Amino acid sequence: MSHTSKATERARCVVHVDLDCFYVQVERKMNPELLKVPCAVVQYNKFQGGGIIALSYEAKARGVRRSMRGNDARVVCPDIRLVTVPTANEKADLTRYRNAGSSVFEVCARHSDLCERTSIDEAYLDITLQARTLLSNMDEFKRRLRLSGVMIGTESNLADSDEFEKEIFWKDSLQPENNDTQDSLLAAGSVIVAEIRAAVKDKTGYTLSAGISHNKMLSKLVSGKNKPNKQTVLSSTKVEKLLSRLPLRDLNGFGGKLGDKLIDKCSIKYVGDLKKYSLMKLAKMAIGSEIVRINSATWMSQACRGICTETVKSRIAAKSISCGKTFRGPTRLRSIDNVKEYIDKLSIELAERLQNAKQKHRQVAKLITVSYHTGSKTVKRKGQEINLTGNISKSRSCRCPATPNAVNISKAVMQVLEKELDSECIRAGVTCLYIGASKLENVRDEATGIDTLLKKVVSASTATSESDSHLYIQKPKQAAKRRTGIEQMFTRPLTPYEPNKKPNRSLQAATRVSNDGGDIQQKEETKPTIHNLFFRAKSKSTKSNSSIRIQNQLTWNQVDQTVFRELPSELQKEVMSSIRSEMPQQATRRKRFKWSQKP
DNA sequence: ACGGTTTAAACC
DNA sequence: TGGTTTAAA
Ligand SMILES: Nc1ccn([C@H]2C[C@H](O)[C@@H](COP(=O)(O)OP(=O)(O)OP(=O)(O)O)O2)c(=O)n1
Ligand SMILES: [Mg+2]
Repeated sequence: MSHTSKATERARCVVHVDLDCFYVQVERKMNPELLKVPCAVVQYNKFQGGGIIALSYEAKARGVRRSMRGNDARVVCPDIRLVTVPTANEKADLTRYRNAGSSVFEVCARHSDLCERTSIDEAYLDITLQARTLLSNMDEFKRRLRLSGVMIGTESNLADSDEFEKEIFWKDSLQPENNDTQDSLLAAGSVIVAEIRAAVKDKTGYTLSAGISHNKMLSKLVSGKNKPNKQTVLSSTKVEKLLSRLPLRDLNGFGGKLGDKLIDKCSIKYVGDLKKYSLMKLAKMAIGSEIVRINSATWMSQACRGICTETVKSRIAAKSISCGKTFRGPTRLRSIDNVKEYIDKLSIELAERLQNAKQKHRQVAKLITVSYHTGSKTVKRKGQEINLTGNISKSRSCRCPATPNAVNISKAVMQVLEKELDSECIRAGVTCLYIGASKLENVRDEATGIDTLLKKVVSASTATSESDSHLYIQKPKQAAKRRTGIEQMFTRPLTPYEPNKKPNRSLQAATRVSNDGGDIQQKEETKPTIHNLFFRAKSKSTKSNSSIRIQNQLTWNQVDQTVFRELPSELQKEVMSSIRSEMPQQATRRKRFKWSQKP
């Protein structure tokens, strides 16, 4: 890497992964009869065959679409198989799909430095360091390139795409031999992504598609271009041309009212057209002339040039948990008792999912929110009448009970609801009910938490003190020897890369001024690492007298393997990164961490 | 009466 | 802040 430009050195490899017809795949795994035949997942099949929320590619080819009624799908595709979403507490229950998604992203997280789940079936990965590392060893790169089946500098894996995509996304854009190009990073990334996809298929049975580029926006833009079960790379050299003919609505964030307004008020057709507006103009449009939301002119200004600086975070667990149900027409709820009946049901589901969040992610909710729609017609205030026909939505929140079981949640919710609901609800009826838990905080919990699980670790390091005296915080050594397997995963290549490092205070202030809200301010929530949790607890009993010395440093042999294996991969990484001195021995943990290679 | 259930974030 | 709206899967 001696002739590289600054831009090339800084380039990231960011991946967007998206499961193919996801709910359908989940159902097919449970019932292989459904493989290779047109099928769809519906919820509530009582009315017109239910509403389709996911469909197989066979069904899509026959003209079936999402949001169609099951009965309508049968008109265009008489042999379609319809599977109904499970029901619990008199509502659709998506648990099986959530869990299936989690299993996939657990695998992704194990195989990438950063994995940020953004929906039930999508995530971003940052594999910059892994790609750099692979690129630093050409023999290794070539070997894995062959195994992965990724084609470089040809169009053969674009058999299904049209001319436009061929030209834009591939052609001769990847030339790994030329190190002074961002394309080589993407070439290496493509190999790694192929390996990750193979690992996901191997461990879960699911196929996914992926987009590989230098930022979130671009990888997301192309992840679906060759679905299903294909990955697509977008070279920086193709971005300008691509955006110049990309319909504005097709870019993430412009698919709604914002896009519509830009299109008909500013006669903008393509993303690239936005470039003709100065940042100042965009700001004025955003604020002054009714172009609502996304105040961030900066964001638009950068997006239309293919720039997106938002980093990939490390998070698989959801930040909030909610559930709800709609009650149409005659079924709308018309009494407090009727509302309570369903709040009770929703509370059962919410309580279960909160329990799960606590066990799996150490998350505890601080806030409960209840919201509802009402068909209220007359709202008069100061002589003005508002909203004659439309549904009004309201929401109220309250503190989450310390023991968030179904009974307590329901109690808390009804308490805030009773205050205001009754007159309105009887008059017009409640057409939707939702409850949710948010402000999920990470906590340590004796009964279910990590402390108990890591018992062996605690006892082992409590027993030692003298024998561990050689353990200090150290800068990771520049590896003189070649690292393999798990070691390689944690090796930091030469060019520093810390995308989520938070700037110090003064720098932060400066950034805020110039940044203008376009990219996300992450107030990192002082996330307690396993390391911190453990040693914070220790330091209360054992007063530390040295600030640089790490007491009771973990070593691999002190970690209970059976416990470790059950930890979410995020936590596995925390444990691993707190282990400096001793790396695991060959056989066992190699299995969990190594690059998945086709057998 | 008929696209429902969910998550995340910006906005005020 | 809490409450509302937008955008997305
Ligand atoms: N309006 C929507 C969109 C999606 N989903 C659910 C069902 C999908 O299976 C899953 C993932 O959404 P995608 O948009 O990724 O669609 P699919 O995964 O089904 O198909 P694709 O192969 O296009 O990704 O989320 C939903 O319930 N309601
Ligand atoms: Mg999908």
